[in-house]
Amino acid sequence: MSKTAHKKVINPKQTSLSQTERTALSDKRMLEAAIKLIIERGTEKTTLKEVGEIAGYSRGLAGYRFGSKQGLFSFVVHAISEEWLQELKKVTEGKFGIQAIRAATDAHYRFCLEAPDHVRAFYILWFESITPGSETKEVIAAIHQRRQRDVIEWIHRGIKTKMITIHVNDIEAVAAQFCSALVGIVYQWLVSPDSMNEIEELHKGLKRTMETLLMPVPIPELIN
Amino acid sequence: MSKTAHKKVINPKQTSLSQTERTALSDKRMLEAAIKLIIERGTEKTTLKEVGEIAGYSRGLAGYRFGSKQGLFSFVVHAISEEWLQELKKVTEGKFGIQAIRAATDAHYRFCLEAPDHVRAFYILWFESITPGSETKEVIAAIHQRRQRDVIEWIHRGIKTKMITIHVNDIEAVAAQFCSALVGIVYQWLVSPDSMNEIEELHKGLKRTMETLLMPVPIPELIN
DNA sequence: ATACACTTGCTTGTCGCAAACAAGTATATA
DNA sequence: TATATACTTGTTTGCGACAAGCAAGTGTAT
Repeated sequence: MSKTAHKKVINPKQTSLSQTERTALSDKRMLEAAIKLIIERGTEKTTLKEVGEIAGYSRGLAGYRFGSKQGLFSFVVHAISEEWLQELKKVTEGKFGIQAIRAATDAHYRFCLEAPDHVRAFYILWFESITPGSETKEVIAAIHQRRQRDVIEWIHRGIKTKMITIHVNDIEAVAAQFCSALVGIVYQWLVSPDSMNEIEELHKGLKRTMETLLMPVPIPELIN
Repeated sequence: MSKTAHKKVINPKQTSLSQTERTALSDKRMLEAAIKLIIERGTEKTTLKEVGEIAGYSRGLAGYRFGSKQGLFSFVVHAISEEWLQELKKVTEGKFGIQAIRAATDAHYRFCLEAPDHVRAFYILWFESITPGSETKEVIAAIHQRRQRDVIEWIHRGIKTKMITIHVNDIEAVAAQFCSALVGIVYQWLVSPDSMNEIEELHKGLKRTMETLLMPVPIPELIN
């Protein structure tokens, strides 16, 4: 039955796959292995050897594929941020002003609920990227800046439609505060993972704060 | 002049010191060496060997004294947080309500200006402490909680004197937001160290936000 | 005051282990 | 079949951890 003339048909790894499919598969497996190890033991005690072996390959593959441990982590950050950006794009489609900010905050909270492993691994790497000379630093700085740019854009468009009533000078500061606050919230979560309640509250609180900051006077006619 | 009958007078290390003085000295030297290395290269590339040698001792002393690399980092965190707590105590002495929060925020900004190396090293370790199984985690979680407790206390006392006008239910959330925001600000600073301006703005913005949150109806007399 | 036993600070030697890289094997593609 | 590409295996180097040893400080009895 299974013993055919074909060389090997036992295991997906040995099934005849194109080379690109093979790398895609091993990338995916190693990504999951890396996430698992990062959230279980942290980056320090995550070894390239184990990433390869848990993924079902040899001790050397992770090092070969990603060049270095830092290279692996850059790959992980990149992969997870892609997931998030797609989600973010979906939920803020066509929105702006406070509604976009609310939607983004909600999506962020939901992402923490639904893919906690990925989010946790992502932010562990995020926080560690501040270390001097980190290779993931650039990747993460870019993500961070992009976030702020999006928020600024949302606020700008909110002002144009008079939905938002703050002075133009404060926009950057408010956007920076928003992004800082999100980082701060995830920090809280990573420190005390069990209290999902508190995280929900912090997200809600952030939404309220943003509304307070962006619409100090709830009557749109007054400014600009 | 210097050649006396005393045994050794050449070098502080060789000067006759009590044993406690000797450890205090080597602790201090290794602390500075560690801070230097942490902010220059990050914790990953900081080696116990170099900490010992840069401090003027053998390759093994840091490992012996602190037990492990994590032990060294715990020591560093503890030492710097002591500095900070003393400063904080000084500037908030006798203050409460928004004035205490303002004073704490200002002191935090000033600390970043005046001892940037220490603050940077501290927060690098702070952010890395979220890693699973970190030994510094407990130390840092304690500091974090203490911060929040202080803020809650300030707000409570502010409410008693009617300086602050929010609902009692929101106190914890507001305190958590304040602490999160501080962490977020330092994160920003570590990512882009050069723009001290932005950091100043973020601190100012935080003060304003706290005032907005705590005194929805501003009382002009109390702001100074 | 001095000599001795004991404690503590510090150094050196060694082991295990992981990252990095080079060289080799197996599998796909042309 | 020849070549490119995915993957494995062998080797080097360097660090953390620990054990053993040395030297300098400290307490106590004479």
